Amino acid sequence: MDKVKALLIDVSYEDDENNSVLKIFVKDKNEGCWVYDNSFHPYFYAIFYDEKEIEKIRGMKFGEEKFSVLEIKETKMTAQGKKAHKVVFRKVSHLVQARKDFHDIGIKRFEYDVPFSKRYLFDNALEPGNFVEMEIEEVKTPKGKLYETKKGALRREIKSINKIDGDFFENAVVGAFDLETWSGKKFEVGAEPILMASVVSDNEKKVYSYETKKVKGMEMLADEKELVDTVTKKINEFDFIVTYNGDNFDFPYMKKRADKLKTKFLINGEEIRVKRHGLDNAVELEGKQHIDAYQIMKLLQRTGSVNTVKLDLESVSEKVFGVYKEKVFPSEINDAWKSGDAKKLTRLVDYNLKDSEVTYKIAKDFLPLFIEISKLTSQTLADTTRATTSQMVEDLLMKEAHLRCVIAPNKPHEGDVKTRTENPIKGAFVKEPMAGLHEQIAVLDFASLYPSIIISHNISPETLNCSHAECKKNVSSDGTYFCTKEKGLFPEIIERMLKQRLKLKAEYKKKKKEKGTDDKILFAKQWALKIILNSVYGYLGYARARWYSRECASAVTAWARGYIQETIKHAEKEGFKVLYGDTDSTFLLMNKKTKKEVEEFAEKVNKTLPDTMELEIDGFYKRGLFVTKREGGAAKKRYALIDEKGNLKIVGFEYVRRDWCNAAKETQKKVIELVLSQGNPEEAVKFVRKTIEELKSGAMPKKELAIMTLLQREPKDYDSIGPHVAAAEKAIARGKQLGVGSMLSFIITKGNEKASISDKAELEEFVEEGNYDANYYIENQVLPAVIRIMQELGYSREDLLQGGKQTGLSAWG
DNA sequence: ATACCGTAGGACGACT
DNA sequence: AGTCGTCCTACGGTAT
Repeated sequence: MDKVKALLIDVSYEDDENNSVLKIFVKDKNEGCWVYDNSFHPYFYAIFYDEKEIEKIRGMKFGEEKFSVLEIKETKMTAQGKKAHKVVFRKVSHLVQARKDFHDIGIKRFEYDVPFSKRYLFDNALEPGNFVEMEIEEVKTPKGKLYETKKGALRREIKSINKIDGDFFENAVVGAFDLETWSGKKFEVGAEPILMASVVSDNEKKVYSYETKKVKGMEMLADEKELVDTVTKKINEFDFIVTYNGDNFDFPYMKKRADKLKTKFLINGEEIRVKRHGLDNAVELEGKQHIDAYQIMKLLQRTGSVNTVKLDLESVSEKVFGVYKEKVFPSEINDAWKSGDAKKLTRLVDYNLKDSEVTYKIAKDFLPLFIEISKLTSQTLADTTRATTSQMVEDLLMKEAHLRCVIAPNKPHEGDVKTRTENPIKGAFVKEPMAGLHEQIAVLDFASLYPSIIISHNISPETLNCSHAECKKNVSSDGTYFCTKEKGLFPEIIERMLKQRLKLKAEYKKKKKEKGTDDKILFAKQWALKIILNSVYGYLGYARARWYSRECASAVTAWARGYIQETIKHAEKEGFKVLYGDTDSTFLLMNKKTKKEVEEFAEKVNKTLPDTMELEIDGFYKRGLFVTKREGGAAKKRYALIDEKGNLKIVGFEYVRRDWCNAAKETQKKVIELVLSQGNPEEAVKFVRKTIEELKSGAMPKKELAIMTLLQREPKDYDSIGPHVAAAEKAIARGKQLGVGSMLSFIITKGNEKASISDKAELEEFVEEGNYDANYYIENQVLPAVIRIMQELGYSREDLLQGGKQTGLSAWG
């Protein structure tokens, strides 16, 4: 028997005649292989009345195959406080049939929908991305079915398995590929040939093509078939195959072309699997991890880690890596390849290569983060990169619950999901600000407010309204109370993660300070914890969550509202004026008070708070601006601050919104800057006038006028046809492919006086330079963006306009 | 996840 | 019949 240590990469199973056999793909230094675990079988949990019922089930035959359960075992696991039995099956398909039958007989079942391979990872607390230590035996399979290994026709079987902690990312080979294809009239996956492909990995960078002219950096192949075969061979050398939108494009495309060209597109000897994943696809590979970097970017955008308007590789390259990347459009690709023009082809080769390079770089930079999430949740990297944050929390909870012998609650029925969704939970408190310009502002906020409340008040579904009389003191303003004697699942996990994160952050900082090194792994570890910690509260209120708890989620926000309101009261008692507050932050007007006094105030508050909660000082600002709403009262969630160094912080205003044109946004920013840093409204007025003049002259470039809006549904599904929908409809009529999720960039063009804004909206690409409605951009973009700011300083609309007496506005443009 | 802001469209009645 | 202002709804996007 061999002892083996190797990197855990994938987990799957295969069916033989009698059994579903679990297998994992591991890799030691050079070689990867499948190893099988015969001891692990599919199962779910059930609660039985008595032994008689169990005997009855043991004797029962299920399904068309007339199979019986493999065994029913007692466990230490509990569900709803009751001891559960494990009901074990030979095959996954048996489990699927039997879980229906169990339900029909009225037996309570649990965790019956946990996929077999996921089950294996949870039960053994294995962590993909970490090493595993195994005892392995090489055997000939009884049926004579042989499994090729390096040593011969033997199958490797696991006798024991454990994870080993460490950072082993270096042991995996990462490589990216990208295809350029011929664009036909109508797009259909695989309909047209692949013209070019690039492959970028740790070891090499290649661009392949055929038939066209050979240019520098291009490797010439005989034909498309050889291209497909070459790429197939190359990417089979990788452990992590990275694409950009390979779930929906590159992989399905390769498969289709391989079929057409009568060749094979196999990864590890197996066909790729295209699985439905919500609304789009996920491509799964055997024994390798397909990392779709586009999914990574989507997740980073959701968690607010990156903020780009579009998620195409050009925007990502520029916004995330600070490197300009040229876009080559489909028609140019066709042209370059067909013409064989050396200049055009060189540009295409470069484009194709950069696509793979950026894709590869996304993986290199962000995979450490996902590997850490993978370890925390015991999921494969491929699944982690496609998971929502709620799924991550749920996976973490299932893993941790299992270690505590707790069975997960079942997923809610659709009916419950509906009632949950229809009854939203009261959220945070936002204090109405004082409009106007303010000096010397201190901003305080609670560190990790929701997680710290969950820990402090021991908020968890099992600790809710416990039977102890003394716990009734730990009561929320909702009237719900939580046990103070036994720590709940949620607080326990969160507390551990919060402490761990602080430790990691300190370690990271120390290393940076002392050695000057930027330890990416340490950073990724704390980042992974941050993402999950920030998602726990959302999970409690997520309608599809197994551990959904309206009471818990509601208690968290109730306490949060209480704490911020108490802080505001406290500050006022100490002689501060409270300018504003939102959820966990409080803005104080210092008014002659010193920074030290603010610090002392924070200290005082902290003495009144539970140990795990902390009010921190976010910063001091020289000036701040809040504005009046159109309908009166001061606007919440919109303000601008400037610190002592002159750094501007603009929140909520048009400047930070994508659905306003650049001309308006930049003018607004300039106005804010002039007002806040120099207290110079006259200069601001001049600047506004300058922009207006430029608009009137007709010389404003169209890229300054484009308005970005996401098409959130199919055009026909809109009740109200706004400008972006109108622009989309016109573009579709011209043959442009648009649908849900398309980012639209449109311009309000010149038109007759009666036309509505929608009538004049056209996608940017169909608009000539200079064709814009100056009146619209002045009246509906620039002026609204600056007017409410200037109003706070006593300026009117007329003051902003040259001369102040404008007659026929429609004369413009 | 909830809280919040602001635009454009569209219905409606008053007025010309 | 056309125009104008008011009120409401639909919609997108942001803060935390």
